[in-house]
Amino acid sequence: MLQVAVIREQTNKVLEGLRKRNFKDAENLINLILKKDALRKETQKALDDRKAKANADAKKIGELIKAQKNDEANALRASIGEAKETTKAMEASLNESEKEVIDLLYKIPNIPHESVPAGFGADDNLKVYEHGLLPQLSLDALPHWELIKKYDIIDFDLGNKIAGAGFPVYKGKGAKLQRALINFFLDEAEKQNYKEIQPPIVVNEASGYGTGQLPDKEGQMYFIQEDGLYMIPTAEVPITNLYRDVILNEEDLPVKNAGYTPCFRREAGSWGAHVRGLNRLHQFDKVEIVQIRKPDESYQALDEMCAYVQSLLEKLELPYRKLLLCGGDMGFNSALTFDMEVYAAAQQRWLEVSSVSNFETFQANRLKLRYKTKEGKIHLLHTLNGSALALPRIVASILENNQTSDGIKIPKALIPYTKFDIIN
RNA sequence: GGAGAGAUGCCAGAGUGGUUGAAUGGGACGGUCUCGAAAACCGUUGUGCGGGUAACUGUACCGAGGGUUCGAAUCCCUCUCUCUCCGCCA
Repeated sequence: MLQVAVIREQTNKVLEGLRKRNFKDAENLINLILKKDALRKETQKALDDRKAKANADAKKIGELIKAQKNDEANALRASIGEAKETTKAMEASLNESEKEVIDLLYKIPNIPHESVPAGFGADDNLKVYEHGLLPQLSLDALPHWELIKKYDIIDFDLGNKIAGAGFPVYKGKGAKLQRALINFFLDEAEKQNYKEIQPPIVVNEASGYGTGQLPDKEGQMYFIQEDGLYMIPTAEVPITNLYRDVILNEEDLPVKNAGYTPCFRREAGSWGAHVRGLNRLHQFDKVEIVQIRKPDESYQALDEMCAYVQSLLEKLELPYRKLLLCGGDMGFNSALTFDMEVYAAAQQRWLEVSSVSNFETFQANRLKLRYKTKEGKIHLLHTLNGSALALPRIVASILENNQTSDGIKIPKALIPYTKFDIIN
């Protein structure tokens, strides 16, 4: 959520940013917010004045009663009666104004960083880096959804039987590979001074609002009606919400957390072509890294996080490319996002395995996540997060890229974790 | 699931209707003292939204939301959470 003050003081910059996102009707919405907020201020000023008088009167009545001047006290008391109704009405209208402003603010996406290219969709994203040679497979190479059957390591039919489509069952070496990847990613994160966090995989409504899943994106999350809990779509949600309503001391920064969780996504409406096998699931595993930074350090942190994610892909010997997302393809909350895509050689497709973003103050403003400087000043912080990494598509490319006539070779870096070097 | 108790500032903990944003203690920070430290003593120790260049100032906030009252941390209602005991149980 943007700050009203930013919209008020940098209106043109905000409008320009929204244009880059191809955000429709920005001007009207922004003007409406400014108008509603001006009304809010005006109402508050009038209400505060009124309350100041009421407080003074109440004090006076107390003093009069103490001084045994009951007649005067009663006279004053009688004069107040009608004013209360008006005050109550003003309070209601203030509440309404505040709510209207917030509801409008929820509709405005984050302002893109100046380096974000204009564009409408995935085709306009900018490839900023590519690493590794694309494997040349033999003609009889199989896509991963065939390989998992051939070696009996992941079973979609069984998942379908006990849960539904998009909930695979990992078996034998398939299960061990999952566990190996999770441990590998967590160990690597620890080497980079990320603190390991194991959060709940359900969150309450306030947390959904904190990181921006709510309102509007509730359709993407599984919801447990009985208890009002949402199953997390990513560890970003619980780990970032740890810092909701928190004022950190400057010396506590930076915060670097990493956590493994399963992630749950309803993916309503996005089912169709190109989602075979592991390409898109309702439940998948992911290690997420989250950083909380002072504003002047956040872009340096974003670079560090990208470099770290890239180092993981290099250790896994997967060819990848790094994309700078264009305004039209960026997430609602993000100011700047890099996607990492690995190449799945049998499908001959690039698969997104990581998305690394700087949200600047957009989440922090909702979360009320701030820090106090040594001088005692309070400022919003910047939040960042990235996948490091999401498992299924990594598994898909390992399976496809490393298939040989003898079986599937495990990347060297993973063997200490899998304790086998081939799936056959 | 049943019964009871509770929720106050960074922490502990007073406060049952009237200048209480909140006693007291601890912690932290600053100062005096000291070669330095400890001890002792003195001081500081909110957040949001307004107004003001600023000093400062108005208002709200004692789990959340309502209500009673001229006036609520204090009384009433609803909700949430925590603790204790019992039951169940990985």
